[in-house]
Amino acid sequence: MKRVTLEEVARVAGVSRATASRVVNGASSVDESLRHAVQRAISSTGYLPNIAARSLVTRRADAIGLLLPDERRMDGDPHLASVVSGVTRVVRPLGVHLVLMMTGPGTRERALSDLRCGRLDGVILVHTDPADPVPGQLIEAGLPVVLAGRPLEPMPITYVDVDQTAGAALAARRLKSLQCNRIATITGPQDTPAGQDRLAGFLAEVPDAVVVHGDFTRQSGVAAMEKLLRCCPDVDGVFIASDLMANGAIPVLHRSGRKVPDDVAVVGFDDSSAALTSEPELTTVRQPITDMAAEMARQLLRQITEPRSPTMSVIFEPSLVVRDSG
Amino acid sequence: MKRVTLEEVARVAGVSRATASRVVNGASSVDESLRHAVQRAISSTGYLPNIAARSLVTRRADAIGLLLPDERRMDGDPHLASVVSGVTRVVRPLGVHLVLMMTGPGTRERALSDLRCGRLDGVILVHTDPADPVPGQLIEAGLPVVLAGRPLEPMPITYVDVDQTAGAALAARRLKSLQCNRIATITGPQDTPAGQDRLAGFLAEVPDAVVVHGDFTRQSGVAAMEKLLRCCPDVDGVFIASDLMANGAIPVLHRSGRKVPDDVAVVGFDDSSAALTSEPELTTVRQPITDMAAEMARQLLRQITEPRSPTMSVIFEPSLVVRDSG
DNA sequence: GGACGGCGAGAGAGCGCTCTCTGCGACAGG
DNA sequence: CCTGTCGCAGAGAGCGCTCTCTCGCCGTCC
Repeated sequence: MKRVTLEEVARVAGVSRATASRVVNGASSVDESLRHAVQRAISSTGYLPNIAARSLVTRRADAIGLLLPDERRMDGDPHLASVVSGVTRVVRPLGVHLVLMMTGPGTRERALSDLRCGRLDGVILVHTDPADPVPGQLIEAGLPVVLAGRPLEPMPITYVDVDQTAGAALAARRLKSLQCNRIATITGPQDTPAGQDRLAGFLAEVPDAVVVHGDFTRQSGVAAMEKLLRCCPDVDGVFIASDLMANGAIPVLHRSGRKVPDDVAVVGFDDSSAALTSEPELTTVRQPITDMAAEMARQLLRQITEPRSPTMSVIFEPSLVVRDSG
Repeated sequence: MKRVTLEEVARVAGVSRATASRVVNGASSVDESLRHAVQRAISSTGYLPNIAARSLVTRRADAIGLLLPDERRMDGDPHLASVVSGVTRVVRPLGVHLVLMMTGPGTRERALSDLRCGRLDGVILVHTDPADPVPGQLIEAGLPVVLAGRPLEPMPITYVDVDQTAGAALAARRLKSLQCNRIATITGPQDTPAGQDRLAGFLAEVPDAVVVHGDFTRQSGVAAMEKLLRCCPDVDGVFIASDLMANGAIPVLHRSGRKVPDDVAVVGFDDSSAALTSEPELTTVRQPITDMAAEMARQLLRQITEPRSPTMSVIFEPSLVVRDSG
């Protein structure tokens, strides 16, 4: 069970270590016969390159980090699997590892030092707290970083997002086309870009909409809907800024004796799994999470391989998924 | 923006590289004054050890892999965040990285070679396909590995699981205490240990229960409940072997005009987020996923640090979470 | 007083790899 | 025929760290 080194491969193939290395790394200028000899030696010895040794000289870790909020904030977040899946799709064929880090005491600092000491080549930041100084430090240090979602304050950083405003407009037009007269919205938290944009996009289409605030959680969906029914009992169409909130809100409608969508049409946002567990299934605005995650990975890898490439952001178009709720 | 090396720290502190290394790694036998000098040098230079170099000589990657089934099978799986969170809790304080790998073509082989070439110190396998040869290869090679859940075939491998049988019994006794007379169960897939054990544990308590098969998915919960109502319309208590299936099954009950729990009591299994998105909220058997994940991490780390330690498995006790459905 | 033991610091040999630089042979051009 | 050029393989110098081995120093015991 001893390790096979390049040295040994070279010896078996009867070439120098340098030539063996050239073959392993697919360098062009190696004679065909030697190349074959080396390849045979590799498979006969079962050689696997030692990543640490390679990494020591190339100064690449071939690993990127995915920084997530902690479990509480991820709770019931149906995105995680999709995000991981999208990133994986891009990253795996290149042999790059995906390192997961959940926010906890000191995580972001740890990520920073992992980056600085060459253990990570770059990071993707998800659900970043606007007050968090780490993204700023990262770009200042010129380290590769991509944000999931537009930052609250404009900053010279690459991010990938869906056009939240356009998505909300999609929802608004759906409710209008359903001939709803008394239209309301339950918003997300107004200290986040997504929360702000979804409200703004909706109000642009339905300026006289009734607005009740939520914070994207199921819990807040329940509370907001109760409040809405109290202050506006004749509501017949509502845009709820996250599926999770809609999931909490719909039973409130049912308990009040209203039928969805006959009495009140409901449109959500996210097309998360919560949209399918609602009764009736939710009409919602879809964000292509997996594709967005893949794009984040691509952007990050680009930054890593071309350190001086321009920072640019990518905005995906949302689409409306029509189901039974509105 | 040049890197600081140990060499430089040593120079600044006026000691040898060896001594600086001893301080960094907390070795005991260093004079207090020198130790302080080195620590000052470290913070004044902003030194961070290069992991690749260390890893090259220690032959430890300080990284473990988490092998997951692909997105399709994870779909709506509410566990992922909890698992990651539990593993993270154990692993982070030790500076060990968590590398996520979603099953795709060649993933498991890639994981195997990552292990062999020293890029990963060990792996946690989740939702392993019973036919998968990789776990066998891993233990054969003596590589550190822990399974989430009992393997289908007994094998000398460390795993962490909840007592599925006891959990099903808990559900059974709950339904009996509710005075249900006509009791049924919707099972998980019978080619998985969890599916088998939950059925067996339930039947041990309610031998005459009506049995309808599902496969843990929401979809199958819908179908199974429809079938159940057809063949056994007077059912008044049902144990559904996953919350996700229950989530699909409850609306079927509602549509048939039955009230939950008044006409039919429902008990699920998992205490996943699906239990909260059901209407009414689900009474369910709880598995302490986060704690189990933490234990998996601990077991894996033990195997890594003590290669010849005995293989042992850990079984957690389930508990019943009583909510509104039964 | 000399030999010995123990403790703590330094020297230096790698770990396995990449990559530059050198050298050698073949070929073309003057 | 000699020099210049080019292509390709080998030699060897690190990359930054750990860890063994050696050595010097001091205290102790005979």
